[in-house]
Amino acid sequence: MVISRITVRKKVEKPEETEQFNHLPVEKRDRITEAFISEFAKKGFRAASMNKIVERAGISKGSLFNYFNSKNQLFMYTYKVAFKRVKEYLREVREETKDEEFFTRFQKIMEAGVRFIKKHPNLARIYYRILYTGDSPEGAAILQELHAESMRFIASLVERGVERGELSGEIDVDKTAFILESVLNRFLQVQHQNVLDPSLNLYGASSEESEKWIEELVSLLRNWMGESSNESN
Amino acid sequence: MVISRITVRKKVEKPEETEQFNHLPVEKRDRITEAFISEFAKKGFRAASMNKIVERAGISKGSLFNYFNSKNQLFMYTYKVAFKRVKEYLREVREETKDEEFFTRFQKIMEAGVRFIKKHPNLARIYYRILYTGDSPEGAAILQELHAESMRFIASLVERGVERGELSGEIDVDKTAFILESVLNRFLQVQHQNVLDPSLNLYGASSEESEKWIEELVSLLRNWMGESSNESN
DNA sequence: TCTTGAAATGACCATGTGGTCAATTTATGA
DNA sequence: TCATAAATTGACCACATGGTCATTTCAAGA
Repeated sequence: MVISRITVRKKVEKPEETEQFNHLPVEKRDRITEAFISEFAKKGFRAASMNKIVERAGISKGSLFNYFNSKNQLFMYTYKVAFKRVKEYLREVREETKDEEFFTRFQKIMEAGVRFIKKHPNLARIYYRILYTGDSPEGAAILQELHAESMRFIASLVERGVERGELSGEIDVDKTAFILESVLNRFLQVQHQNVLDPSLNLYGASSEESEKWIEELVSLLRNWMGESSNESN
Repeated sequence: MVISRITVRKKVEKPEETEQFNHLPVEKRDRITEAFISEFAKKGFRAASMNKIVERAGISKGSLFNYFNSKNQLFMYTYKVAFKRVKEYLREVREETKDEEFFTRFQKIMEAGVRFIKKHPNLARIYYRILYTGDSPEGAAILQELHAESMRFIASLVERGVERGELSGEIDVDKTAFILESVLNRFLQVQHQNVLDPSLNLYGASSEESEKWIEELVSLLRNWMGESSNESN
């Protein structure tokens, strides 16, 4: 494996906490975690401040550097936590809906996405910051991982739909997955901005309105991709 | 009009340069402009440094603060420049393609978008940073403006397609525009990340590959939205 | 209770920040 | 050439940063 530019200048830092962090009582660990997630969500990697993090966590700076070797490493750990949670959520909803009809499934995935964003606005924010700006140590590698994971997820749904005869066997899975992933991501990202600032009211911010949007978007996609495509074959 | 929180603390700063900036020779003004666009593109509003900007521009910090009253105001000016250029580009391509068939038009818009990104990577980067993170003074207002402008643009194309009989008259313009805008934005944003770092190679970074992707995406959308939809009516 | 190792602290370091302004330099017109 | 207004400078200010480490505090075990 080719050593990255980072390692040329500095020993590789794994996105891992020190064992001292794991020795902490759960309550304290959670309090510290909330503090750094919140700060990185709001400011992004570069503009976030270790001083602000320790203030909010109620610990000293020496302690924070005892638990994580550097700001760099702390952010990588934060990213890992955020991404792990996002993947778990997607995996759960995929599992829960695996026997449903493709478009019903897609609709439930969108709805689950909205719930995730409302439940974990800061994790979502970290995820979107990295996905859209690439601002992170190992940014390039992370972007590739995020895009690959996201496309694999949607492509697996499309393939399942084809298998079950709900989508045409002649469909271009890559492009179809790309379009669906675009819609899903765009919608969730916009809803996320609404959650951060309800005054934005992009495309209707209320729960009722977002549910209606989801239904209508899915209905339109069903109309385009579903029976009509089948009929024309 | 309700005074925003900003004005409670500080006089409203218009996103405008001082007259001293306009008095400068064009070459010097362009050099300074390049310096702050580059820094804001790379670092975002908060993490960008006025010290770095003046270093790159080859002027003193006092001068920069003579031309712009604050970092805040400089960024708002930068956003205005970027957004104005993006809108001009979109307006040009819309005008050039106004008599073409809807999907051909959409394809040309995607291609024009790729050209814009290659020609103005830093303007594109500023645009995407604000659009996806909201990190900007007056972030909420700007986000609403960007979303509204973007949706108006696509919706106007869809309406034109309906007028010309290229799209079904029963189409849901809002949702259709949303889906198309999602695909357009996602594709361009990914290509933009490829331009920033060709090693990413997301969905094929080369010109040939991105052209092929555009053709196939548009072909799929045509298949979904075009004749098939008409036939089913 | 005392010893010892582990955990925690926060002053310190070198460097950086946004913004100011007294002093200097430049350009223009008489 | 000289006077004057405009433009420019960069040291300075107060504050902030990431990271370090000598010192203090705490916890556990004998």
